[in-house]
Amino acid sequence: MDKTALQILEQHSIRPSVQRIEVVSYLYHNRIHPTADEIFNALNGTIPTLSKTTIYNILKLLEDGGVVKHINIDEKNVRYELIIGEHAHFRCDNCSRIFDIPAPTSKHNLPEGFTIRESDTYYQGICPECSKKPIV
Amino acid sequence: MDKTALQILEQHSIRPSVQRIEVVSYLYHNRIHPTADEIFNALNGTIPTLSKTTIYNILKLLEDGGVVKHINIDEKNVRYELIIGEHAHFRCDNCSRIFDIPAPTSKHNLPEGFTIRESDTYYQGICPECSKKPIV
DNA sequence: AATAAATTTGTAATGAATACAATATTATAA
DNA sequence: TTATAATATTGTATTCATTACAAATTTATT
Ligand SMILES: [Mn+2]
Ligand SMILES: [Mn+2]
Ligand SMILES: [Zn+2]
Ligand SMILES: [Zn+2]
Repeated sequence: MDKTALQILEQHSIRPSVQRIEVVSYLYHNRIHPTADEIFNALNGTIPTLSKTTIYNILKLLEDGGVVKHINIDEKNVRYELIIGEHAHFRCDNCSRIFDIPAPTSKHNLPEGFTIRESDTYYQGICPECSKKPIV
Repeated sequence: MDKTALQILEQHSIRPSVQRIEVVSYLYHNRIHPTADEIFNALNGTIPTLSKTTIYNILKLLEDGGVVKHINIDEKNVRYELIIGEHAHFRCDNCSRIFDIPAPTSKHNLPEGFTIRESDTYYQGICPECSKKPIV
């Protein structure tokens, strides 16, 4: 049982359960911005009775509770991560992995009247590993 | 028939057709970042035989040809726009409209080895109109 | 222990996007 | 022009991520 995951849930007043702890623990230890399906497949081994609906339920609960954030960089699936300090995302055109990148230092040129709640920066290009390999 | 739309297609060496001209024309005159479905519904009146598959086919063709760009700010549907000068996007939490916003002046803090092909900035918050109205 | 509340689970439904084959249109050759 | 090939559109079926919903299970309260 993951003490850190339990603490994260308690800090956000979300009642812990085996499934919730496992989801948070997975996100804490796997900073790969997984899809709901990837989380399900990763946890289905340790929780054989797990349902995919539970994953969706928990992700919604965690998002409403301010524990996770979803990422729309991929048009196929929604991806998730634990909310940590501000940062941007880089998706590699070649290997499709999503990297955490330091946030740009930006001066936003917002017209009069717009109020920002959230600002997301998405990069696409080639990651360091794929730059070295010749693209097949 | 829209002369401008025809020119845009010709400039990108895409053979014109009634359907292609109408799609480009719609995007040119309606800067609302529509979904494939919205485009279909808008054009189905003037082209009664239109198929939704055609809209998807054309949007893919236009994107490959460098005429349009898709936007992932909305997790439900992919949205489209004509490629114009660089700018950011603002999605209103209240009315869900997507606004063009001047691009931020950013200094990107990319680690060694990453090569950017594209960079997108998405804002979320409240638009000027919705700021005035009381939220029901 | 009994009851109520919360959580998980399985199944069915939704809906955007894609696959694919048939039809229609346009271009090229004869 | 007519025949033939290439291209484009259309309709239908399929895929698959996500949601809806009700039954079953687990946990909390009396
Ligand atoms: Mn991240
Ligand atoms: Mn735009
Ligand atoms: Zn890569
Ligand atoms: Zn608004």
